[in-house]
Amino acid sequence: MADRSPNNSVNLLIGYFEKMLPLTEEEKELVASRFQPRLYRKRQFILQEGDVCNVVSFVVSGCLRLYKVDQAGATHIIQFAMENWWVSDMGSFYSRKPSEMSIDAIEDSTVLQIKHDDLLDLYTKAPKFDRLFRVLVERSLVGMQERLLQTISSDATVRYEFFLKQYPDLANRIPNTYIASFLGITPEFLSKIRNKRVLR
Amino acid sequence: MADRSPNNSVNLLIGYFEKMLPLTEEEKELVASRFQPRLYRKRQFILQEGDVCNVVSFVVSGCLRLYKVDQAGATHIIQFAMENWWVSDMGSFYSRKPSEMSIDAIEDSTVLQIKHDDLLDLYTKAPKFDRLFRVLVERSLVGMQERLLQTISSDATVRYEFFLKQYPDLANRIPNTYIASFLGITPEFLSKIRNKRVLR
DNA sequence: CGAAAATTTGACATGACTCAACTGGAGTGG
DNA sequence: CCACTCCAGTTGAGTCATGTCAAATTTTCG
Repeated sequence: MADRSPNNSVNLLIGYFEKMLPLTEEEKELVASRFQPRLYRKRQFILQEGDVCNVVSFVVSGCLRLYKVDQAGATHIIQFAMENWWVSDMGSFYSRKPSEMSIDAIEDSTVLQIKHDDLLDLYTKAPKFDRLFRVLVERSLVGMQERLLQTISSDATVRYEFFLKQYPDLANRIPNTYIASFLGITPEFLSKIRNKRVLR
Repeated sequence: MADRSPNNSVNLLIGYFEKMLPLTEEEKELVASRFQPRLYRKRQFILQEGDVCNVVSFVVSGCLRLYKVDQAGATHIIQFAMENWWVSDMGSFYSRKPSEMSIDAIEDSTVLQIKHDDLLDLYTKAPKFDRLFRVLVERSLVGMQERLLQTISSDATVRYEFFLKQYPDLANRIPNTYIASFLGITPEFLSKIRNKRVLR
């Protein structure tokens, strides 16, 4: 099993990159020098609403969520970020404007973070990362399109089944409230869907 | 006004790129040699379900839609692509697998297209395009996140108002059926929303 | 002008939300 | 180990949002 301790986590990230494109020694050193490991305890914030999002986080272990709290106080989860996922508020990160979203840890989590200026610097020093991140963002976009399609075309029952298929383990790790908030339904309604489900 | 005739449309694209990053003469020539102008008449297909998506299209004039037809025969519009927008089924384009989506022209449209292999070649010959497309895809992803958030957090009336604000002109150019299919509601229900709206 | 498509309208059915009450663990402190 | 609290989850009644279907009306376009 991969060593997910903070000390060796950068090697994990380097291995992750190299599954896409091999890196030179210099590029590996750049990654090692720019990405900082950090531990977040359950319920700690990586980003709070109103702050400018200044880092991009790569999840080594644990799970984060990116979400927005609306005027009525309801939270809407835009993304779960588990092992080997990336998370940030990209809008705030690049515009340098205060974020309307928050990111916090659902479980104790280890992440590797890169600051805004360091990432721009990384892009300039090693254009290979332009390509790596282009590909990563393209994949995210494809996933996001699929989720949007689901959301506008299927009812909540179908969306829930799809969620279980797509994140089989996550369903046991997080409260159902979060799943409801990810699917865009109330916890009560999700409970009713689950209830009907076991009858079959 | 910009010259949107097919013959000069490549200059439009080059200008578009240069608003983000200046290009060298060689890079301009690469763009001019790889992108082909093409006219689509209203209702013509750029991509049909079951085909592999082999091109990325930049819309010079007109409007395209990217959509999926579900098992029940209902169409769900994932994206409208107007002047200066990009469209393709990125999933199919990179995986080389048959697409489950379609792209067609809502109006007579002029586009600039680049083929799969030419785009990969462009990335390799001029890494600046890795960066350009990284930034473009990042912007798309931010927009997509916002739309997803809207969809899971707001009711159809709010979503429609938001649509009108975001695409003020489009609402007069396309049938309401398309707008409904973009918002994830039935045309009948959209009609009722519009009806209530004029009363105020 | 005439046919086909888009839009509207109404009656009814279903999906999904609200609110409040209840249930059942998982800590926590004595 | 027990009593307590707290929070997630469940359940039910009533309500609102949205879908379905069919018919009428308007618009578009050949």
